[in-house]
Amino acid sequence: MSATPNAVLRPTCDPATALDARFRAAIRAVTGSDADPQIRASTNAKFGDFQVNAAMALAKDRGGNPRTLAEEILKAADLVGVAGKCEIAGPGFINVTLDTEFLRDCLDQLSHSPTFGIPPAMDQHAVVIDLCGVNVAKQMHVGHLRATIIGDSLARVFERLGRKVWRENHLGDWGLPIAMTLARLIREGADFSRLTLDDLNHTYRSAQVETSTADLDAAREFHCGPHRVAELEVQYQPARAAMENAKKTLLRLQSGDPEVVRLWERLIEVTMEQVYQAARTLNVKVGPENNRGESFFRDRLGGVVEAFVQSGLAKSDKGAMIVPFADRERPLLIQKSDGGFLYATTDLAAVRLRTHELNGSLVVYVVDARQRDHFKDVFDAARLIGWNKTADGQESTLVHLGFGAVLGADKKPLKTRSGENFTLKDLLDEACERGTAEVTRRAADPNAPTHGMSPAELSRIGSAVGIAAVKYADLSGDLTKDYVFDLDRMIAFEGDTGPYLQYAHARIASILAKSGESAAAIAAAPLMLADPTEKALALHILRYAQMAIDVGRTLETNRVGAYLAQLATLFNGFYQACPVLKADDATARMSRLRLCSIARAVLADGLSLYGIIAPERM
RNA sequence: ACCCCGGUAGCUCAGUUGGAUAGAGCACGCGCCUUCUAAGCGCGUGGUCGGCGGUUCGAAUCCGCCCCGGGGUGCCA
Repeated sequence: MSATPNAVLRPTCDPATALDARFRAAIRAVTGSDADPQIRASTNAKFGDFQVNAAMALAKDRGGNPRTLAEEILKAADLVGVAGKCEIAGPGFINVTLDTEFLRDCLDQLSHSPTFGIPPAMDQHAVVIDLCGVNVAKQMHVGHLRATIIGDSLARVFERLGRKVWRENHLGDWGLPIAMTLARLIREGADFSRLTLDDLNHTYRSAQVETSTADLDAAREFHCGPHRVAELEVQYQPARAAMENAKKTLLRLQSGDPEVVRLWERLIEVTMEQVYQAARTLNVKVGPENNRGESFFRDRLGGVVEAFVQSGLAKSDKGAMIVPFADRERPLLIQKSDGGFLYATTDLAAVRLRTHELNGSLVVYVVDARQRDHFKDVFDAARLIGWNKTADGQESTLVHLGFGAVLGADKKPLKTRSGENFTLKDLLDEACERGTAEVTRRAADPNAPTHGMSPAELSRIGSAVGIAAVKYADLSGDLTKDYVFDLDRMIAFEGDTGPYLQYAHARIASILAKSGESAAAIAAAPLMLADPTEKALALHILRYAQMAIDVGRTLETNRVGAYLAQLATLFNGFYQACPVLKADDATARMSRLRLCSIARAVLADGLSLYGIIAPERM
């Protein structure tokens, strides 16, 4: 495959693709330059279906009247079989109304495309997505919700775009904190076969507290009198002992002591069970096969430092090893003065694996926005040493997708470190319960499609609805911004929510089921698109591929939500205006059924990009 | 002190990378279920796009200076 460097991925059956080609040729004929025609969907139906915006900018560059230039471009454009009426408007817009026949052909093509018009990926390299990022022996909190569902959603988008995707769960499964927890459990004689995550979580925090010498360190830092320091030394004797013990345990773990390693593995097992459980509930593709945590890289850390030293990029400073940068004061610390490694060292080893070994030309880190500086440093260091290259030497793009915090009603972060009252599990349980309650309540209506379903079925649908509410609220906003977690708003099932989209989907599915027509018969029916609402729906459906491509380019998952909300709204408009099952004649009925079928497929596929399940009935 | 990210309707947020009259949802007011699911649809009220200046045919969007909020800044991750 020989993709030119500036080649642009274009949807195969989007009318905009054809218009782009035709107007690009026209512009070349008139001006001699290969300029972007700036094809845009019209903002208003009275301006036609599309507008060409290039004339204004071109006229500015060349000097001359933009309206005159627009006339020339339009005259030079070969629009046979593509556009009908075209008009020059305003300062130099070219308003284009699509040829109805052409619009039908485009939709027909899309309906037969397994990818909804998304062309095969030009880049054969992998996309690597760092997601979830749980810590061993710690409860998952709402921050992990974002890292998990955003990462999974992006992974799904890239899979839809035909890319090879690696979901990497970079577990915090190594180092002193884990050893501290392990040491304390061993000392307490804990029964490892019966450990729960709650046990681990408590032990983790107790271990943190019992080894803390914060007051003593502070006393030294602020140069308190020797008397005070000595006093604190005595007071912190137990803390020092506990820390000594933890360090010994760490050493045993690092040297591969079979007994300690076995217990450590048990710790991971207990921790990960919650992750897999949460993943199942969230409909997120994260499992054991995605685990590649800090411990995986432990044997590579020495090599990382060595590579930086040998290439002259690292130097010793105050006993530590640092990588300085030309444009800023702050260096990247890759080895502590005591010889230990840091998370930057692990991240550098991971970058190298992800580009060189996993062959990622795009590596996305879905991690809390507060770590922005950290990743800037790591990425710059990786570029300095040339680790931002795939196996075959193509440059890799390293991106930190820093998402905002999830806030409580008080606008303060929902934290669990000390609060312990808002775990991810609590959140998911509540969402599923609320969803099930809503679905069950509506099922009581004898006319409801869900009437008479078993509690298990209602619970399955209700959970899907509750989870959709939470996921849609998260993914449909600007990822970089903080947001207030308000389950009442998310699960309101009215307006711009996940359940609204599911409801639209269920209604379409219901029509199709009641029609009694076979899928094959529907797929073969000729499309009419006579009503304005049908045409508007068709035009929007045809933009699906471009939307997916744009999400791949910008990593802005909110574009999916905006697209789907618009799709659902347009469908509801069509549903309101056009009877399907009771259409005036058989041709119209079949045409509308086919439009329903296409809309349903696109809506379901779009929801799948969020990992949202679209029930047939609700 | 420096760096980063935000500031758009009463509330929660969009805004297709500089395009036509800044859009949704909630809330509020009115209308629509003997008719394919009313978790829906239509109409209405609601704006100094944080402020001031600049760039140009055209700015919420780009540039500069301020104001406010949040986050980060060498041996934790």
